[in-house]
Amino acid sequence: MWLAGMAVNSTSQLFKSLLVTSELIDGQNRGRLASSSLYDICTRVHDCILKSGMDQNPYVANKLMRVYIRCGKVQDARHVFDKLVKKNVFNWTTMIGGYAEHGRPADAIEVYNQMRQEGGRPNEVTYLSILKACACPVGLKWGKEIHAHISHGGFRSDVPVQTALVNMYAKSGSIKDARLVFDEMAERNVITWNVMIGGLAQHGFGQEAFSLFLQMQEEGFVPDSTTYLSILTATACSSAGALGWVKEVHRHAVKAGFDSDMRVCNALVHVYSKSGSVDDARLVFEGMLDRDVISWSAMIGGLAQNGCGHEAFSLFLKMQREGVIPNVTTYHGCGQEAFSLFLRMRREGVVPDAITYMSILNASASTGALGWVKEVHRQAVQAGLDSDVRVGNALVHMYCKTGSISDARLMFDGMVERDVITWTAMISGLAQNECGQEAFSLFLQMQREGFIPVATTYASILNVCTSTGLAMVEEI
DNA sequence: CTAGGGTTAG
Repeated sequence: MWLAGMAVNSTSQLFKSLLVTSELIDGQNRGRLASSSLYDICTRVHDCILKSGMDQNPYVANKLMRVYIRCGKVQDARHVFDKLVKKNVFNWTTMIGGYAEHGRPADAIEVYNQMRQEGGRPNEVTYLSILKACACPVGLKWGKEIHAHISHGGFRSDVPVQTALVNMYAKSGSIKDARLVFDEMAERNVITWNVMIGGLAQHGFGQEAFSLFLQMQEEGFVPDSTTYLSILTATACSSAGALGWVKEVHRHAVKAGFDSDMRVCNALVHVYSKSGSVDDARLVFEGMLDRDVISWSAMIGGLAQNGCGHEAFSLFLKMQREGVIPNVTTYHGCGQEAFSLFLRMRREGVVPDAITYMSILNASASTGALGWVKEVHRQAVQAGLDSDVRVGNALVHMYCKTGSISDARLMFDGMVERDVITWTAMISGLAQNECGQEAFSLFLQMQREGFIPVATTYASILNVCTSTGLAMVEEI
């Protein structure tokens, strides 16, 4: 702020402003200023740089580019970059890194290729940046080319570059190539192990990730919190038989003192729920000293998915009493909680137990589940999360499940964004509530609007057809 | 002087 009003007209002041600005963004002050005011400062400093002609100084230009990138203004950085007549390796690398940070592999590759055409020599940092940009499915074809450049360019024994290669292959879906590079490495560090373990975990190879977790320790490496966060992912732990090694990883984490690490505990809560042990999840959750919205959401979602609807809802209320504000994920978890609860009610029939159950959820036994749904809905609106398509879907589904088809339709009609799940939820809700005609016209409408029905959509609409005659079946 | 590999909920 003070910078914005400051007279910046001498070269030394210019440098000072630029450095202060970049420190503001890079250093510990980050976040204390709104990015809009940082951007404002940056453009003012930029103006002065242009007036003094310092924009052709590669060092100054690089600082300026960094600040723009940190403000999220990659296009402005690109403008500075393009105007720069003589670019050094820092400028090229910064530009590539900027695109990498903002998930723009095609632009990063364009700059990288331009660099090579103009005779620029990428160094290890350039490779780290371009590999980061290519660490996504669309980046694989480019990533392979860069792999060849790296092998020819003499970076075969550079641990960070090779680690970045492993990461690139893992993130772009080619886990086999990732493992190949990993196995070929003569030297590795903790990050290398974390990348490989995380890659296997993300691809659902939990058992393999776990054996690497043991192997790294045999080789003298000490797992850090990232190791635990990498291995304890839902995809790695939801397969049958995962619970055994998850508990083993948990024991290691406790022994190493990571049981006081909130993020590790969050991952444990989630993963225990996913591997079917809600009791272990609850134990971890209860033992936590600090909890954030992720902790609460993980626990609520875990309870919900394991048929502990009542507990999930009371935890949802408790979370808010403790001042933690639910986000989209929390509501999503609640939606699932409601589903499983109501599905369970249906399975069990209307037994007094279920009504008693609902009366705990809601003060009024007569409104039962619907009141509960409305309460969640009200809070979602209050939080401004009802416009989220996932929350909307959950609410449509919940209203249908509680038999309030009019509320479901109201929700459905009011949604600004719908996906195939929205349509299917509404159609099956109508179908199950004997509104076959309405379900069918919605089925036609969804296709007019360009949505392609999925198997569940057909299942719902075919159910309608069996009860209302065959005329519709022919149309389908 | 400047660029920098890995990170939990859905």
